[in-house]
Amino acid sequence: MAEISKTYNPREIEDKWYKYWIDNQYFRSKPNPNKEPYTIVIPPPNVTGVLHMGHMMNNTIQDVLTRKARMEGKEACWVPGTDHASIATEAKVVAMLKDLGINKNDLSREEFLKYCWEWTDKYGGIILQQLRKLGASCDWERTRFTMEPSLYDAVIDVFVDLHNKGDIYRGHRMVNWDPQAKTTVSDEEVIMKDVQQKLYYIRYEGEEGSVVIATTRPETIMADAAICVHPEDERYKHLIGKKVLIPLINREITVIADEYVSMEFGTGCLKVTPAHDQNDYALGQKHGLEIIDILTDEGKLNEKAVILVGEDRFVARKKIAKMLAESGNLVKEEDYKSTVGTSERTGAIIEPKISLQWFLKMKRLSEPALENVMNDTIQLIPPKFKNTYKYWMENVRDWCISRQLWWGHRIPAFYMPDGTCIVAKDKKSALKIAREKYQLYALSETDLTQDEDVLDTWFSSWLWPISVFDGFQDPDNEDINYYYPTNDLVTAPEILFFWVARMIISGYEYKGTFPFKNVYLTGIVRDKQGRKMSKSLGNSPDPIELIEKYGADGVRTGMLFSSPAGNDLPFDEKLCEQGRNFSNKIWNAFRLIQGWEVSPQSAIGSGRRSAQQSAGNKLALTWFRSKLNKVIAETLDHYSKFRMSDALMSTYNVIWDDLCSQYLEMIKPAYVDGKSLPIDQETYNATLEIFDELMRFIHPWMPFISEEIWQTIKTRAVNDSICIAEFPKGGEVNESLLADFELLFEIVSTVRNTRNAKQISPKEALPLAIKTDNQTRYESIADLIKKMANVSDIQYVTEKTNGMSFVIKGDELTIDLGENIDIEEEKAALQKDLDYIVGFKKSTEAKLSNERFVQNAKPEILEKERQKLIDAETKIKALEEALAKLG
RNA sequence: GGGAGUUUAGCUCAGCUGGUUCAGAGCAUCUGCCUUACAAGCAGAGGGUCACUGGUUCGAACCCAGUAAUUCCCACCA
Repeated sequence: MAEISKTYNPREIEDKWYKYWIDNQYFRSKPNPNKEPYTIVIPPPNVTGVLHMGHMMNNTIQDVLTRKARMEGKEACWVPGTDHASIATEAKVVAMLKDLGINKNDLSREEFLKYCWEWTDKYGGIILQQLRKLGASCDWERTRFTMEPSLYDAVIDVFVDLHNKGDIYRGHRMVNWDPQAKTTVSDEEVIMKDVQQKLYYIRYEGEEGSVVIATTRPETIMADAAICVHPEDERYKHLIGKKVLIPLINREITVIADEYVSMEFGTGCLKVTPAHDQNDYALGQKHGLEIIDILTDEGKLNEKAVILVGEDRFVARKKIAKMLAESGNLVKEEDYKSTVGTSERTGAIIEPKISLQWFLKMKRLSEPALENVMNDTIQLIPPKFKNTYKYWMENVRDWCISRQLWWGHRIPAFYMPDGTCIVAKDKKSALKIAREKYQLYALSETDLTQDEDVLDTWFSSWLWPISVFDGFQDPDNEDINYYYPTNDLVTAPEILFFWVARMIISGYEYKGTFPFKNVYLTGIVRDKQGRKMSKSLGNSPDPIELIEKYGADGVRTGMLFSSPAGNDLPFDEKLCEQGRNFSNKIWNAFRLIQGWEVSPQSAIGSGRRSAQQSAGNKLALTWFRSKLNKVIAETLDHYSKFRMSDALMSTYNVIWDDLCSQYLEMIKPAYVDGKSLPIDQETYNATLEIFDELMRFIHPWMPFISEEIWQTIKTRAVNDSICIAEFPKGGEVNESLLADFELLFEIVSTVRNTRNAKQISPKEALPLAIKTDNQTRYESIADLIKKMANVSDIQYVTEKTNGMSFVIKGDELTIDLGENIDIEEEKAALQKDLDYIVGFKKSTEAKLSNERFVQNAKPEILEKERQKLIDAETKIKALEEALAKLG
């Protein structure tokens, strides 16, 4: 046996085993009718992204689930891939070009896309490489990308299909316009910020009387289409239907009435500016008002503003205020706190802007998606998310699927010279339609222009569980039939609506069934101050550095020690340290076993006497077997309920506490004359078997160290791996033996405690006397008591002997401390015990003498209480005797 | 403004049908140990009015109502 390092050294082995796994294709999956499929599709990270702590947690969970399923004999398939992430990637490319002095607007679409692809080729897949460091057991040959041809075509086909079904339409909508980036941004990329603003009170004169309105945006008065008051508002009833003049430009507008207006706020009069406010737009629609857009794409006033043309919106605001003051229309200014939307990318204040967009009708599509989550066909874990899901799905609005970007799936809509729109998968098909449907045979491809916009990123990722198996392009292929529906999805709750719900929708629409059975929602990884980890805050550790420092296994376990589903994880490097320490513990436990000299089992003719397995070793072995089986059952239960941290913790505890602290100490050969005695072959073999099983048990969490040790335990078949070894199933549990050992541990810890309190060295063996009616019970564990507690001798007595006494389970145990005895102290300790148990007995008696308790409580509870009383009485008797003996 | 969740040890969380062997775990802290696998360790210990107030019940961390703190989601009254 070669010298093994005293500490576990992950760096040396991780790359080695990962390569071994890949070379042997353990993660490769193909449809196998003889096996049950287990499938996970990865939430595709941004193609140009780098691994952050959220990915680490998320993907570790996926890997644990996948590895366990694989070991359970399922056909495990974890499909990796990346998302083109149109806005994020385009923003990065634009920024990169800017650094090179290139303006996106100076480029043609084709030129720009070329840069995007270059960028994707350069950075794409870094994140997938990083996942390998983590040990992710993805089937890398199945890696997909949302912009690759097959997936691109799927998106286009789905668009055309939904359009043909009448679910996709074009319509006006107020979008979030970023005047700096000159693009629309989605709602989720708008960050609301509290700002201190001014509320301007402005008087609009009219022949029948004037009104005063309150606004934070005086620069938009030139876009006003009406003044609105509440129909019941006595102050203004007489003005309804009358005209007033917009100050400065003297354009006439009408006073209208709508219940939307609150009488309490401001003056009770609202200026209606349909082009520049979401609610005003809705009001305008309702009342048929004119839409006057006075802003340019840069956020400057245009000709329609009549005055201050060319001024920036915020400059204009100040100037208008001043002009209004001069004209006498400004009644007053007030400080006012409100919120404004800002662009996540540029920080610019978002301008609501009317534009023509593509929409997907959601009502019909979302019905099965709502129903099947509510009836648990698809389970959300934790289930508390059902509430928010329900609310969202019941109030679902049509999905605006167009984006004013270039990087993405270009909308397959083609316009004829007269502006008529034809939706078709490509220009050729569009032309065919133009010719056949519109009889425009003279038309050629060059007469058709394609829509400039691309589709929302989610419009491709919502197809992911189907498209990764080519379920659109080849709907009846072997993969989709075998792997779909998938089993588990692991993702963040923030994208429950954007992504998860929509995948469920597309699943029912295109496959007629759910895309996955369980949705495990992770929390957010936060820093110690509770802040979300983000690049801009710089508070996120680099996962790869963590792996180098603590080992992949250490980081994996560290992240999952305490992160129940749906709960945020306040990350602390200490957790990784704990994970690393655990690796080390396992490593050293194995080193201990490796270091033992084994006595030959059969030494006939050798002249040497072979060591027999001692009764103590045999018993220890039987106990651990039972204990492990029990823990396996509990752990499997945790897994089945997706209590991942609990599953990890019970695995951690059985290794650290039951194996290392108890079992190994029990069977550890004695040390004589500076040399460890050999261990018997039988115990040695059985211990290696146990280790083998424990490595399989921990493998989903700690793939590297478990493989390393598993391979060292014995010579394995060529190309064998723990990855495909059997996950422990558990077995019989001998409860009475477990109870005996509980007694053993209690005695051992009592003796150790006493030693500690009396400052007696653990090396000094102490004699123990036991007064009991059940001597045989103690005899079976006597050897182990001696070894674990360093007891020199055990005597069974009928009268208390000299020494420190304790009552455990009604029996009296006395440790002979020789000179160290302090009668008063001992009496005090016994008295304390007695007081407690007497109080306990009293409360139990009170309960049992309560008629209503006896009548109402379940029989087993009643029985339990009666047993408690009997136990308490036994213990009291023993304690009293012990005390009496001391005088 | 609407909705949902959370509140248990210093920290992060369990506590699954209400039943004092149920007030727990891990980490942290403290005490004693370089004991012949591991100081990245060993043996121990301390620490909680289960947010607060009421109610239901023989019995409440658990069920109900209210209050407070806090988080998230949705909407965003000019």
